[in-house]
Parts: sequence; structure tokens; C-alpha cells
Amino acid sequence: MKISTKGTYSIRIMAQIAKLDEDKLATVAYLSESTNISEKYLEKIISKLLKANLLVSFRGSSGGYKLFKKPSEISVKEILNATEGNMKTVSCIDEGKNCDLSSKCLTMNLWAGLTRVVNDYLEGITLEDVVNKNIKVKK
Amino acid sequence: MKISTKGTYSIRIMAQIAKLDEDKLATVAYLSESTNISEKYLEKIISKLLKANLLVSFRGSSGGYKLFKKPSEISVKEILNATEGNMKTVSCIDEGKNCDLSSKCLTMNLWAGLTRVVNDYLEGITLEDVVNKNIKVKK
DNA sequence: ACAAATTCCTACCAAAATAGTATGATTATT
DNA sequence: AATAATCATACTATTTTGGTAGGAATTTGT
Repeated sequence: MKISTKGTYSIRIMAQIAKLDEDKLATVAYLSESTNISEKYLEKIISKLLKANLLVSFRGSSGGYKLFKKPSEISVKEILNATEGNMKTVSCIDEGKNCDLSSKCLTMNLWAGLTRVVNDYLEGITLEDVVNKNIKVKK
Repeated sequence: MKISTKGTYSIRIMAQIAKLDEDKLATVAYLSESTNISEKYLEKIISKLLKANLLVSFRGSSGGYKLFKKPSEISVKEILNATEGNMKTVSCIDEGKNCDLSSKCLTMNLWAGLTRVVNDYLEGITLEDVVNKNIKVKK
């Protein structure tokens, strides 16, 4: 059960943009160099972040990207939802499509509970926390 | 970030065996019918459960499988570890192989924390809980 | 001794998801 | 008009996942 590189990249990209002054735009070239992700792959990830209204873009010369909201208002969960999909831990609990067997199913609550735990965690961490290295991991 | 079917199957299989009387052996044929997983695929999953000392096997006619420990002593985490791998949420925090950038890395603690949350949850649930439908999901 | 019922082993194959690249059109600035 | 940027579409390669096939090895029961 892994987060894909697209997911981890998306956090890195967002963090990199968040570190910039608010009035500066980040270009693909800049992001590619600073995050070590190829320009082309970056574009693809960024297009998802745009569609999810996490970034705003400005076209043309001297264009680029900036955050749509403040880092403190963007949760890690939102970012991952945009790039990884819905973050359900099994597909059979997607979108209320309870399978026919749900009454007999012994494992449904296990996966629902796991999904809950994951989403609660990711929802509680903001992009600001990431940039400020403000995440504690209990030992 | 999904649990693979191999992982979900492994829980189903273990639960099915746990429901049997302790002195009865479960055969592949029986498990295949009761869980609706093909015999061949079952064998493959079971071989992992055997290697992880979660099941014991008896060969030859009237052979089969039974649990190595009591359901109350088997955590869901153990089962998934056997079939899904180590349940780290990103590969770069595997086995202490901290990447070179770990001092600068903004996201390491995010993933370490997520991994922690997932593993704590799975460790706290036993096969007995699954069989008894004893898992509550808070609303 | 032999047939039957079972697990075990190795290799193979197919499909899906993931990761990444290529080309070029469009837009805005200078 | 040149330049610097995003945007759109399509393609390809790699890895992971899911699943199958065939037969060897082992034990039981007759």
C-alpha cells in the first residue's frame, strides 16, 4: 500500500511553490530544477493541481503558477486527492457502491476504518506544516 | 493508495479458516469454494501465509491448513505484512535507508507519520475482531 | 502395493496501472 | 515579430498485479 510517486511529487511541487514569495510565479523550468522532476512529467502533475483549484496559472511570457489558497488553508489530503484519486484504501467501498455481500462481509469495516484513519491524518496536516517542518512523528 | 486484492483476499482466507473448528483442516478446495477465489491463486497466497508462520500445512490425503496461532493473537497487520509487503506508505523510508536528502527533505515526516498511523491501526485489530464483526468505524 | 487426495514448486502469461516522453498549438509579454 | 511561457494530445516503456498451467512430492486408506 504505497503512495505513488505522482502523489509524493505533487506534495514536493506544492511545497516548493509555497516557499516562494506570494507575488512570485513559479515556472515549470524553475520547479523542474528545484524538485528534480522532468519538465514534462511536472506539467502533467500540475495540470491535475490546476483542475483541482489548488494552483492558478498565468500563460505567456513571464507567466507561471502560484497557489490558489494560502498554505495554511491547503491540506495534504486535498493535494493527494487531486493526484492520487480518492484515497479509499479498497475500491469496493468507493462511492457508496456497497457490494451485494455487504451484510455478510466481515472485512468491510476493517477497510472503512483504515480509510478513515488515513484520511483523518492527511486532513489534519496543511501545506504550511510541511514547509515549516512542523510534523511530529511519535516514537 | 490501495490495498491490493492479494491483501484483501488474505484476510478473507484467514477469516474463513478462523471460523472453522480448531481441529478441522481447511483444504484449498474448501477455501476456494467458500471465498470465491480460484484454487491456483489461493495456493499462491497461502504459500506466503505459510512462510510467515501464520498457517501450518499438512500434506497428503486428508491434509490441509490450520492457523498457527489463535485468532486473538493474530493481528491484521501481520497478515498484510505477509502478503502486501511491509506496509510502508512510501518506499524511501523503507528499512532505514534514509535518502541523502533526508536533512533537507520536507516530506519525510509526513510519510513516516502516515505509515505510523496505518500500522498502529492495523496492529490494533485481530483476526478475532474480524470474525466477530467487532470493528467499529466512528462516524 | 497402489490409487486417491492433497500440498508444493516452478514457470509462464495477461492485463492494468504507473511513469515518463514527444510534438506542437496557444497565449501573453516585451 | 520574437520570445517565453502554459496547454493539449498522443504515444511508449516499465513495473506491478492478477491469474493460470503442469506436474512433482507427500500422506492416507484400501
